[in-house]
Amino acid sequence: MSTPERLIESTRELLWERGYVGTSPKAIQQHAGAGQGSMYHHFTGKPDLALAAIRRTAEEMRATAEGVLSAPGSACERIQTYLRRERDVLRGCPIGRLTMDPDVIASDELRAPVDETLDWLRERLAAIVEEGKKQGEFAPSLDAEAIAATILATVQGGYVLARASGSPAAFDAGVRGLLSLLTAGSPAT
Amino acid sequence: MSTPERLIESTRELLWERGYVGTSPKAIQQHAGAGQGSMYHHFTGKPDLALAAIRRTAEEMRATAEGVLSAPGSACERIQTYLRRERDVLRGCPIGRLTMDPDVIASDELRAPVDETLDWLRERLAAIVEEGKKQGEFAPSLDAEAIAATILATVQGGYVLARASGSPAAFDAGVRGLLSLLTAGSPAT
DNA sequence: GTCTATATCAGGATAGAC
DNA sequence: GTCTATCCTGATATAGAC
Repeated sequence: MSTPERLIESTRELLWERGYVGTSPKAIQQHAGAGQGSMYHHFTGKPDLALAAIRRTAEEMRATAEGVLSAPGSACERIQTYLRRERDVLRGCPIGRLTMDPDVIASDELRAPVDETLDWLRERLAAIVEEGKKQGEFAPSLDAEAIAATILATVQGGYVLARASGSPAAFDAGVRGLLSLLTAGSPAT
Repeated sequence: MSTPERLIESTRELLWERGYVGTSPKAIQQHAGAGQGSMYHHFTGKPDLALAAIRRTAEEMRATAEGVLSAPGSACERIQTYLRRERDVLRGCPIGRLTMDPDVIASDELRAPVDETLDWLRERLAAIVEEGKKQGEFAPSLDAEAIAATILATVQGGYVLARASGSPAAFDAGVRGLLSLLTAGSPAT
């Protein structure tokens, strides 16, 4: 792997684990096996490198989600697959965790990929819920946009509960509860 | 206010805004208007002070929640009040945000108050859902523990979505979606 | 109890040699 | 492109005077 490549991948790892504030250029260099000068040759500084890393993580997350959400199956099934897909629960969401980083939120440039990714996911989920309503899987009275926000929030909040308790159980419980609510109201299962 | 008191309150503010990793002793001292020596006289160091601050925030959050959840009204009404209570959405949850702090998660002592608070909230909500089931407000098939996790996760995740977009709208949408699901399945409204 | 001095290491970056 | 030297500030304390 090229040096810039290793720097980006290392930054992605460290941002996931320690956040933006908790990630130093020195730590990135050591993790990437690159020298000081090397890093500043390829990137203008920490924000520049972080931006590249965040963008790539955002793209990857989008691709993964799209893979699950565009699979064959009913709307309800796809949402279930999305919610139950394998996750590294205790590590948290590499995109969602950035919203707790003051420096990321303070920078429009760094926040943009985070915002866009979560926003895209919300719209994608809303479209699927809408589709489910048309197919009679969900009650017509449901507000697809609101349900999409609930689904995404349950996932993001599930990470919080899991990390607090040091166990993925709370994440799973939250998902289970949501799915029971989603399928209980179904006119037809 | 006494100096230790000002130090604790300042630490609470800064932890909420910048997290543990992003909060330095110097910043705390300046915010509190206290000198270096003063801080180290009253506390052994940053972790000690942070522990005091986190414990107090946890207690406060618990008291606030208990105030809402033990108010008169049906189970469903109390959950609604809890979800819709006024919040500083864009600031996020002062307890939940700590779960994204690597140093907090790495320390059993610092994580304990966070874990206990969220756990207590989950049990408290579960008891109310259970109560609602007995009163016929919720379907008997619901798993109270799971629903409680879903409720709490929706709130915690709502903060994430709101901060990402820079607007409380997503938080409100998530809550709205959850409430529509919770009340849709009710045998009796 | 509070202040000032001092210490050490890390954060974040620039400059110039190779 | 990469390395080393150097810079300045901040993070996190300890020591001892007042």
